[in-house]
Amino acid sequence: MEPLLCFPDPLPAELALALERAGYPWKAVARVEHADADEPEDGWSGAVVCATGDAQAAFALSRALRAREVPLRPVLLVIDTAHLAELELREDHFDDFVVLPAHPDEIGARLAHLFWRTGRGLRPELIEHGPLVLNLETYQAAVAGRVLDLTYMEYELLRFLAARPGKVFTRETLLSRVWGYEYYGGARTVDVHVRRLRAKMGEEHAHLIETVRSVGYRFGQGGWAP
Amino acid sequence: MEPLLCFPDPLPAELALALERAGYPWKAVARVEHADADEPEDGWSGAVVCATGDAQAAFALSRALRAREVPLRPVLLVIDTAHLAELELREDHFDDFVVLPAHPDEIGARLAHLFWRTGRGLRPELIEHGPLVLNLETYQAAVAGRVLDLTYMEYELLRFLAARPGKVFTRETLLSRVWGYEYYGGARTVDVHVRRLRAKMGEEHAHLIETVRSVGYRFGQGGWAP
DNA sequence: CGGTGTGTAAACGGCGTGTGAACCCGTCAA
DNA sequence: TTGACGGGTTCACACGCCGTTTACACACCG
Repeated sequence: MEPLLCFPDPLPAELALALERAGYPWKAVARVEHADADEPEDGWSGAVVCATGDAQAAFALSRALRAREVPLRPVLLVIDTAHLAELELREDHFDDFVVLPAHPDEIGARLAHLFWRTGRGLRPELIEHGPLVLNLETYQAAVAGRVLDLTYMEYELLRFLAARPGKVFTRETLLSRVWGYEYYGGARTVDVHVRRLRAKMGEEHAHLIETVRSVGYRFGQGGWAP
Repeated sequence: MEPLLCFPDPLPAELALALERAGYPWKAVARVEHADADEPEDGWSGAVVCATGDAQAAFALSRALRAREVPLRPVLLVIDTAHLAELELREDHFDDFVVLPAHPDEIGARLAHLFWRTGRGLRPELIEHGPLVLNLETYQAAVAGRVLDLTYMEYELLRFLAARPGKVFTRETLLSRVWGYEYYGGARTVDVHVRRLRAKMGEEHAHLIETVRSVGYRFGQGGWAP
């Protein structure tokens, strides 16, 4: 079995112990960039990302793993209770999570369940809303059957919005969750990317992304969600 | 939202608290057979099966739920560390599990992640009073099922009033709390916005915002049962 | 060096918003 | 009964915010 990608290096003893005990091979990386550099020839079998230390880096890593051409699965996020709220709006960056402190066997059980699930291919790889279809595997988007030639950031933005149809997001939220850094000057950046997306979707589907004046943007005219 | 099927009855206090806190409606059943008998017309939205008591019955229930013609999803299994090993070979009977004791928010986070995975999204945050429904996520308002096209300030004002039904607010208070600045000239501003709101709600629902002469405005009538 | 992807600056335009004034209506005193 | 008065409602209009749009600068990669 290929090793699990683990972060950070050194791995907290509690985690290392649990992995040994469950019998999973693993390899810890100290920095986000090493996830690619240290990757074995046959790839990682999955990832265990621990956010109890540098949460910022951990979230960045899990996001990067899912932004790959073929997203890495499964990703198990390790957090403490203080970070429970951070999970919101990051649902697509991990497949399961575990809250420390935890019984070593719990981590083993979660990994077992994850591998069982991914083996069955239970994961939905499509996001479909109205005429829009996003293929999470191939990184492609299509509207009314026509494939869109989206750039990286355009795809990321569209995927984020379409994964939560109806919900309104401020530019600040989009900047921090899609771009991944804190608000840092240009809120106009979001506007321009929305405009480019609308242009590529075509006149007749531009309304799929709606403007909520003085607030932000949302995907889909929220046909009333009760 | 349809209630979650919960087992057993009564539910452990720790679980009941977590469900309330996360805002999920739920209904506990005492025996396995009741899962069918007590099922609401629109079905269960999922299940939370607790195995800390009668583990035998709990596992039987989760298996029965998945053996249905249309298997019930998601199923969240609640266990203690003693039952971790029992999960093996039961992988297909549940979608996720939680080990007690756990932080109440962990249970909420797991449910949120499960509902996101199964494509139903989170339950929207709603303010509901009589015929009026405010969706805080989509920035939408509806009266008697009809969606209102409100502007930003109209929505903010209505949300402020509807969040505290029955309570009367002076124009000065509204200006400072909704608009955010100190009283600074125009109290007429509030009147005009109230009028626009009443107009958009329609003749038959205009009374939802009441005028309290010489004082201010309030949402809903004072004679309301809290 | 050309091409593409991405972020920033600036001009434009629509409409949300605040304001003043006219209108309406209940209350109260003469 | 009537006129004055206080306060709420309604209307119309102009200002300015905010999103759109266009153009450009820069980084990255072949």
